[in-house]
Amino acid sequence: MSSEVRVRFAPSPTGYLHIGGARTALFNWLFARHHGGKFVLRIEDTDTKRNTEEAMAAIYEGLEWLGLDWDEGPHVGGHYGPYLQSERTELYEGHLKKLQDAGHIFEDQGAMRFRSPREHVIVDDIVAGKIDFDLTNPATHPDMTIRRPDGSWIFHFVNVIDDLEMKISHVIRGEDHLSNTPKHIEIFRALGASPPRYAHIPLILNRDGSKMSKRDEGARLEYYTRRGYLPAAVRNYLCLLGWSPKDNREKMDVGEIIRIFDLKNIGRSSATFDPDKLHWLNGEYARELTDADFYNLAVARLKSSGIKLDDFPEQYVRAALQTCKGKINTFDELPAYCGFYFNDDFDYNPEGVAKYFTAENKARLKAVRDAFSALEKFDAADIETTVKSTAAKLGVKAGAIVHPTRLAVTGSNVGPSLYHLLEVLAKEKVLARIDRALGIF
RNA sequence: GGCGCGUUCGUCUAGUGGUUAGGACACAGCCCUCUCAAGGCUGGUACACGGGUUCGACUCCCGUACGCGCUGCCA
Repeated sequence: MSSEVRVRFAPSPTGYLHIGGARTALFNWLFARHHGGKFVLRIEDTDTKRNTEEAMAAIYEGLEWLGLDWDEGPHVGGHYGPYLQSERTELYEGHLKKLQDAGHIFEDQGAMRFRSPREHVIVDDIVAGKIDFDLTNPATHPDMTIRRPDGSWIFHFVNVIDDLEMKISHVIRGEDHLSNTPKHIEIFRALGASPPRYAHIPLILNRDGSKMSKRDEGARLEYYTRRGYLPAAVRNYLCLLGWSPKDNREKMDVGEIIRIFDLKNIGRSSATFDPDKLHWLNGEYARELTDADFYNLAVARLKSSGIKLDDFPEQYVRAALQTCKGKINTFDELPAYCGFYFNDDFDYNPEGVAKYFTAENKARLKAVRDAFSALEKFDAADIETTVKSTAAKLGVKAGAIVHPTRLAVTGSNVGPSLYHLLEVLAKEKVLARIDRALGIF
């Protein structure tokens, strides 16, 4: 085991990257980076009909988005390529020949099958521990098919051949493969090779305890990219699913995770994906964004939601977005949160109307409107002073002015700091919006 | 059915024979406060069940239940 650490992520191109697959890739990547080894990407596209450029692109984009760079694989090459199984047929044929010559293969209705040695195989798994599999009974462990009559290859065989040829030192994969592992080991041995070390990581489940499948909305990584999640947050969250630093830390820098990552700290039981916790963690990261990063991400998000930011001066947009920083957890919340900056013709929240557009508030709204109109400088500090003095004059708390004003100017009960938001909107627009509101109650 | 794996708050987890079973998310309340967040404080909820072993079990052993995986010419 003194040789180089080489791990791989070997997805099949199904059109998207599964969140569980992403975590498997992440653990492999962390392990490689921790040990200064190599992270190999191999595409298992033996099912050529289903395999498309777009499907592979989803894998590449997903890994890149998460920041999981591969040292060997598609686009980057490497000494053990090609890295698409569809291009490795000769290799497979060569090994099949070796097995045939050694008498391990028999034909069954055109298919090639591997004859099990019928022994106990002990899998010494880094995560799962030592497990003794009894393969002596053909009734329960039939000889596996490795090649179909049409010449296409079965996963178990090509997976093993590739791991062997690519000199993979550690196979880190989902626990759904644990029961397949003894069969894989049989092939390694039949080829006179020693198998890699194995580490089977627990599966990710849904809220209801079922296995996360493609049908589930949050099962695809793409779901989170679309919803305005931050890759660092998703990556951090995925680390916490099944792995723990053991010291109560949750939000952790990726460099720190690489430093302390250890397969031995991976748990044995499956984990349920918790969207709430991811949402929280994303907020933690969002609040730490630099102003520039926040601005760029926010602009992209608003534009994709159809808001025509180009119609507004950049300084206005910048100031508007600055009032939203730290207030949202994911960027898909932003259009609803700050849309009022870019649309004069918004609706008023019905509950807010019932609560705040009352007769007595109308007088207050008028009063503060007049006070605003007399203001020469319309900045947050002056606005705050004005609101408070108006409230004092009327003998009410500031809230009695603030709430109706916010609703009148933004249409919502929640939003950025009122004083700052009014400053950004500027006096003219604020007065016009208050007038508009005054007209409806 | 067979084989394998698992089971600590609703969720993610810490815990390796003696702890008031800790943290985080979520939830509730309070504080702060121009709303909402953020932040601070407080609160409730967990060792699947039954037997052992032991002076003593969440921790070790056996069984049961439940869940998941594999059992394909899917990966």
